[in-house]
Amino acid sequence: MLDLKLMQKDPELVRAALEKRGSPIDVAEFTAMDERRKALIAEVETLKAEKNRVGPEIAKRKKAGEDASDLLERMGLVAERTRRLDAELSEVEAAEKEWMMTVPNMPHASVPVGKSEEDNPVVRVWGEVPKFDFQPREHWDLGTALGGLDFERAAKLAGARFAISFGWCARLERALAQFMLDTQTGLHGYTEVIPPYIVNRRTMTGTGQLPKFEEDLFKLTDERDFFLIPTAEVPLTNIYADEVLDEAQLPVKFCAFTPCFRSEAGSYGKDTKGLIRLHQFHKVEMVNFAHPDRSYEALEVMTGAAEKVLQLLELPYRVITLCTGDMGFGAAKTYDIEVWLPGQDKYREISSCSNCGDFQARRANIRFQPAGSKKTEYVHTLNGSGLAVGRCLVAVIENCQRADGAIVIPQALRPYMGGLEVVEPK
RNA sequence: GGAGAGGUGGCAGAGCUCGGUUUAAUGCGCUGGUCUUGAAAACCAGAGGCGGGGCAACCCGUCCGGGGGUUCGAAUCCCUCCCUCUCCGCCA
Repeated sequence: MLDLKLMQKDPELVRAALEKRGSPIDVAEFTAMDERRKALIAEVETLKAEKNRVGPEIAKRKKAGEDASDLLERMGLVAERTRRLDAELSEVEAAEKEWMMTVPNMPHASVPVGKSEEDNPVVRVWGEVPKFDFQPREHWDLGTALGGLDFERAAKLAGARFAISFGWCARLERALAQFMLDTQTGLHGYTEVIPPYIVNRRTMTGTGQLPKFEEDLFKLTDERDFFLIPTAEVPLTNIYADEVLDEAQLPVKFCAFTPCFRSEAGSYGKDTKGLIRLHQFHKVEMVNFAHPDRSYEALEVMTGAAEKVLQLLELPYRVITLCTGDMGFGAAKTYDIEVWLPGQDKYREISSCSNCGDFQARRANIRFQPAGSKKTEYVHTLNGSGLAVGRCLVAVIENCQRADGAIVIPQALRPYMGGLEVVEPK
């Protein structure tokens, strides 16, 4: 959520910032609501102040056995009017809050202005794109041929956009997950967390999935307001909801390996084959709670932590900055890491690292107390994939394939694979 | 799933029976001060969040788990939801 004060003080600045990301807002609509709210508050509070003054007088008279019917009659009218105005005030407040909650974050000044993914500049490229003396195959083809992947039976069990892994492939996915967790906890100082995979509405609202994107989520309709997490960013970021951290605690760095569930409504026809876009996938997620002065620095470091995994696996990739028009709802700045996929002959997203500034912290009410200060401030929250496990599995299969259809396990993963070096065709 | 108890300010904990000098007692902790070589102790004073108004010192409203209701007036009465604890049952 944006700062209400800023919205009141300089709505034009907010409007201009959001225009850059293609999210127009109606300033007049907001101003009308805000002014109506203030007018109602002024009137309601005048009435309540009178109530508070007269109340003790009624009590005093009753105690003394005196008649108070004149005051009672008058206060009856005041109460009636207060009820009506209070009801209207609640409506206006709810509408204004809802309005604020559906406004996306403002892009940071350093974010390049652009309309779509076409306009995302490449920041750096790492590794050599491998040259094959044969036609490289796609992962669903290779994986299925080696008996590791089965999409048909997955469709029987659950439907489209699901997969089953068997044997070496299941183990490889587990190895990747463990390798990523070990890297983030061992090399980069992250604390490993196992959070709930099901969360409530409040939590989904804190990170920005709700109220605007409910159709992207899986909801447990028979239960209370329960949702399956679309990313561990949601439970990890909300861990400190409604809490005040000590300045000395910052930065707090959590990572978690979790399943992620996405309805993929609206992505019909996109990536219908393979592991790229599933309803259920695994991801290692990193979340930082950072001091506002150091959050953009932290974003660079976090992106580097995600890159490190690909470097150790020797998978070529590039980093791009999302332009203003391509950023997610809560982000102020985002780097995407795209890994090279020979089967598809292109780079595909494998990680997204964002600084959300105080946008989520304000929604979830996550603050810190600067040393020696009585006041609290909102922390800055960052999140990034470190990495998407399923897509990394795709990258390993496609980049490490041999002409005979075998897959050569990357050196770094072999200890996690019981020493296995090559997955041989039968 | 069954039965019972409870959610009050940073923490502990009264108030709820009988709604109105409670602007939520008291203790601890916290901040400033006095005293002291320093610290402790003692004593004095102060202190919250959110919102509205004012140039300002300030003033007002609101907050006793969330929401709703009764009433001139609710921490207190009623309804509802959530959470915690104890006992029983079941269970990886």
